[in-house]
Amino acid sequence: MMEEVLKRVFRYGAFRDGQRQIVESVLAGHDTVAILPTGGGKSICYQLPSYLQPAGLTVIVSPLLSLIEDQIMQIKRRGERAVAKLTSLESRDQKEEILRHLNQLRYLYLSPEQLAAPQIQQRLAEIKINLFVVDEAHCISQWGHEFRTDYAKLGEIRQRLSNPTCLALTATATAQVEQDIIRGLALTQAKRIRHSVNRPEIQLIVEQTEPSKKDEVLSRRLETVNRPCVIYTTTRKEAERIASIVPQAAYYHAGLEPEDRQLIQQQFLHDEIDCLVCTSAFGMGVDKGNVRTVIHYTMPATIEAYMQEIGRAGRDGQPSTAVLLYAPGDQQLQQFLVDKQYASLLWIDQVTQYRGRGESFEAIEQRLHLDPDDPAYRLLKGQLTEGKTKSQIIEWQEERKKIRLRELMQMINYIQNMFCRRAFILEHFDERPVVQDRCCDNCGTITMDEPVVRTGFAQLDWKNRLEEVFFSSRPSV
DNA sequence: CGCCCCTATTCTAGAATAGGGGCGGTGCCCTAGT
Repeated sequence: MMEEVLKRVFRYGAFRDGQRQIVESVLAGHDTVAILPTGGGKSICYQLPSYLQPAGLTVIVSPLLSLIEDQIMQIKRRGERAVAKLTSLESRDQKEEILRHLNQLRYLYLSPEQLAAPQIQQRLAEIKINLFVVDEAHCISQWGHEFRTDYAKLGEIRQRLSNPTCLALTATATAQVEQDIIRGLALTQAKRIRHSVNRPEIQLIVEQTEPSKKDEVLSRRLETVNRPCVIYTTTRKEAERIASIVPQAAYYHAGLEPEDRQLIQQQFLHDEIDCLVCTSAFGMGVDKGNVRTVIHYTMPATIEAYMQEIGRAGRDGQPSTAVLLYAPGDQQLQQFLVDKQYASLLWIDQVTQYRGRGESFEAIEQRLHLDPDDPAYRLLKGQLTEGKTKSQIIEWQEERKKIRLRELMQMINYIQNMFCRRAFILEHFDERPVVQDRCCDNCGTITMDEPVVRTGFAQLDWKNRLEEVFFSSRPSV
């Protein structure tokens, strides 16, 4: 039965690891949290059950508009037309049209922000929802607390929609993140289906250096690793700078125009660019099999994020390499970025004071010259709106900072750990260590990539290369 | 907090250094003023 649908609708001959188990769990009506490696065919898991159930809607909460577009395109391409989305890109009329015909739809995609709107909840409450899906569910843990707080409301909303069966999907989750997901979605008896987060095809390397030697170390690395290659940096400026000194590289970050972002991502996807220098903005939903190398010029804030980012290598299963460059002090910027997310004690003090006198937020913003778009201020505003007191907010912030600094410390521990790096990561995800070839630099089982033949620019030594860059400003995109 | 860039001050009167200030990630969302 399931196989028949898989073949007829999706044109696949067989299930991949874990897919069948997830579909069965969902069909049996179990709330399910599934950890499936990237490229493991997650969309089948929530798209297939619909064909084996009586009429009803599958609601999919997705973090990025581009991801929603991609998914809908794929669904339409296989001939299914009963699919729609609710995002800021739809006009009022279009939305009304979709909401009027919900019962004729098979799939509805939306952002957590749209789902937070009461009008949309009301309309969804009137129809039968077969399955409530949260794609990239680690966002609940990663973004739900501070950055996109509508992610934290999903549980309450789901319950208001008559508690439909829920499926949360992600590629990586520590016990802590899984707990955040289960709590965030208000799941009581969640069935947990875990595939190992290990990616045996990726060998793990950390290279420690001095801050002033980083460019040199990067350049030497680039001569021995294969492409396509992704280089992660923390700041936009650094992404642009490195793209300007690495031959054949382009940069990608959230400061680019949406059209440029899409263009560059497409070019990278189609092998027209073979080195992409980017911030954490790049990666989610990127389906490219042949990425051979992921280099971190600076470290990410958590091991979780690190796994997500290096996981973009080797999705075709071929040998790949992850290199993390570290110089003492690198963690300072990450530490700053954590702090920056929360309101200062001064702000909290002033804003609560004026609120206590009955002033509107608008008036307070003017008075204190606060930017209403500042994420830290918006977080504070949201918490005050929820009725939290000053001391509750301060206490919560301190707790959150502590958790996040602990995560950052674990990232440092990974870097300074003298034993097997893979074992360290697997332990972090509550998994047993494995023994394998091409493991990590500490195991001493690293293999060099085939030397890549380079011409011209790339063969110059580092000083010459800097001069070259200095005297010929070449656009990097 | 540490960096990078700009300006001001210095004695080497034009290049070197010290000090001040701004900057630093991730994405939804129809804001409000042309």
